[in-house]
Amino acid sequence: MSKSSSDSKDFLRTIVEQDLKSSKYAEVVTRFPPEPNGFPHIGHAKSICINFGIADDYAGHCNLRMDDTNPTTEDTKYVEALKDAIEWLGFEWEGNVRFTSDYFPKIYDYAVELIKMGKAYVDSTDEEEMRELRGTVKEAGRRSKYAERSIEENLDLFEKMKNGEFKDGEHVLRAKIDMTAANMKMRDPLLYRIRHAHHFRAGDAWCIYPMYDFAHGLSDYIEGVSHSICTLEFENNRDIYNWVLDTLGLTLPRPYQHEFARLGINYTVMSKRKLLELVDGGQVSGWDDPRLPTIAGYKRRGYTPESILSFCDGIGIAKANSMVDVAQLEFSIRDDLNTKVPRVMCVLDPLKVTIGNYEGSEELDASYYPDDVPKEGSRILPFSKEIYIERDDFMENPPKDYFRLTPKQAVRLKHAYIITFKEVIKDADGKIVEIKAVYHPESKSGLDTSGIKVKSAIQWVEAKTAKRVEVRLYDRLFKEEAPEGVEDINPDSLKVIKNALIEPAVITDKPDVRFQFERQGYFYADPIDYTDEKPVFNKIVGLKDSWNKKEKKKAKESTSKSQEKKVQIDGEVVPMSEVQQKLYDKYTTELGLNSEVANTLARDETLSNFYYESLNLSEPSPNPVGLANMVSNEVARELKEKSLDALKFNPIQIGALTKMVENEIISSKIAKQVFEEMVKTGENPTQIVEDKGLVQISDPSKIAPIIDEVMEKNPDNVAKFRAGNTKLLGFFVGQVLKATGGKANPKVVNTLVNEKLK
RNA sequence: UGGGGUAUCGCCAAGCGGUAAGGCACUAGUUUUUGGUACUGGUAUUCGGGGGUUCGAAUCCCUCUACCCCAUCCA
Repeated sequence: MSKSSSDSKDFLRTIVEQDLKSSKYAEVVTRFPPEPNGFPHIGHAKSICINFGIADDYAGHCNLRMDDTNPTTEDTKYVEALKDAIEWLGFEWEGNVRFTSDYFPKIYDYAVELIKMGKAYVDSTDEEEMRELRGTVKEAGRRSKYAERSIEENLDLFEKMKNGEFKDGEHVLRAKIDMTAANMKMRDPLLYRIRHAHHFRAGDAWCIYPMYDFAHGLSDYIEGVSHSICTLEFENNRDIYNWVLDTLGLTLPRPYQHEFARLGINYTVMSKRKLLELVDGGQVSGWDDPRLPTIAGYKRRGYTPESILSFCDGIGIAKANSMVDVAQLEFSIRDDLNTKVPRVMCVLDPLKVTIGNYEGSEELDASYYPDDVPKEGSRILPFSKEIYIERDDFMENPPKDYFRLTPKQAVRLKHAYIITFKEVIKDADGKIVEIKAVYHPESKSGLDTSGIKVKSAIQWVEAKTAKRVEVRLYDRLFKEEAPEGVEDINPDSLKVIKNALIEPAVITDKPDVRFQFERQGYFYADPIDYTDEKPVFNKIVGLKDSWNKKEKKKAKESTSKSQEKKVQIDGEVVPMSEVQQKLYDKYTTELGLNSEVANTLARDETLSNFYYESLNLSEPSPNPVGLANMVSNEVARELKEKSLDALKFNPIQIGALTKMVENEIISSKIAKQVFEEMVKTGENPTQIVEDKGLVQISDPSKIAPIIDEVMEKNPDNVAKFRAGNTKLLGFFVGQVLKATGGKANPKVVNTLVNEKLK
């Protein structure tokens, strides 16, 4: 499926692959879990592609689940829109559509279980007080007095909540976690709230509803989901996700949550709120307005599902917040349609041309597809002395790189004859109303013997047979790259042309619903407003237009962008405490450490203790500088993740490791390898070196032949190096090291390679 | 008492100590009865900044900076 030529995988697929390989899960199960409270947009499409795509790639399956835990915002019409979107994109969900509301009984039972474990309580403080007690990001919160309620009381209250004995907001069920947690989400999060509201599916069966954080993980678990993929803003929620499952003792195979960056596209908005604003405010015609980034909008505009899929495939998946250029989307649809749709001729802004020397009429046979599109099909093109061409395709005083019709320049009528200008006719205001021209009979398309060279072939329609059509030209909805709201709307995002002229075959033969109007762009017969009497076409996307681009560039040539470099400001460093300063001084003066290493060590008590022990207990004692480097780099890394007593190696072993490097028994590269082994097993470095035979090779006579071999295998790079590409030195050293399993002394290799390549 | 993320070309994005992938955009040329397509080239001495470790750093360590997310009884 994934046709991307590189073997690089996104980070999610990497995780899935590892989990499958380690048999963490027998099968990958994902889910697409929207809340049915709005129309899906292209951001959802990305999520759909990820969840269904991963399931497909690894022979698993993907569920569609409506996360319907909030009865006041959700509706079944959104459920239908969501289902439509997925089907349109060509994916199939496993089994029936799932609903979180189907799991309400189970989720309720889990809540009761938590209460029985003393891990949840009914809180009766009002909203305002609760907010106050929660604290702020910089201050710890305090627990409500109701947290002291007995299990029995909680059980009783919770049941009464369920039975509808309380009003909205009177009580909530909360998890008992930690009101002082640095992660705000963990300060006794709400599990259930009372809501006497009609649920679009569950009806009035419930008056308490579980919160997202409680319902989501459990629903995933109930469905046997393995990888719960969501967007970045839920990173903080991952702790609760895990807390719920862990606390309830729900073990593997249980789902784990992974987050990716949501999609942003420039010149549009993606948030439900802003989209709703546009629809409600009448800025657009509805959820399916072709200018909207909704799936319904793209569908109405004429985008193909394939193009959306290839777009999603092209943008990749990562964790960096990003804003994709619309040009990327436009490329996807052009690229898709180019090989698919028939080319026809349509004139948007007609200018009459009368061909003085042509009499009668004829029918030309014209292929729908250019030579480079391997498709068959043609239509009849009527021709006579009266035709229309695009107003843009004639210029009285053209710039010198203008290729179209001018008083001095002939032009070909696509699929027909070459014409030459005779006369221009203007009205009282000086506006051109007609061109008089002559044609060259021997220049007929395909049978041209005229020998006339023209620079371009333009589209045209025959006056009597052309059909009048409405064409809707869409441009970006916003004029700002990162629009805030309605104030940034592009006033010219929709241009309606009522009287465009199109060749008759398009209307009578209907060879397709999507067309390329030659030299203009891709268009789509509007699925709703189109009738045979009044055909309507939507512009999907324009063709790339290097002429137009050139003109525009000329127009704003002096718009010089001041490419200012970002100036980095160095912030203030926290000053050292007295003890740290003393340590620092000792390190730099007595032991001769450089300031950076001394700084790292002095500021970290655990690290400096480790260093101290290693320096004093190791026998024979290693060079303090080398040891400090080892500790402040390698050991520091391990200590970032683990606590001191979780480390498998001890200071004395590190001393021994350093000593080996000092004595040149092993290279520093090998030392890293040995260190890694020590991290895993806690074995002595000398033992590891002995077991694996890692003693370094420094004998030039042993290394030289390997270098020769490498040079022989890479003649290109040898040449490049000799031509001055000195950074290839690293390449050669790397290759030699690889050949020796890393054992060659890199210093020796370096000098040898340098000599040989000179 | 703050915490969690992120930073590689104009825009996406690979890369996980040994030659800075790829796509879009841009650009030059070839082909062309679409100023389209296709094809061939050109586009990062450098990876947010500064230090350090190393023979060798986008990758390891320290530090600074910028941006995003979190204090809904929303999801």
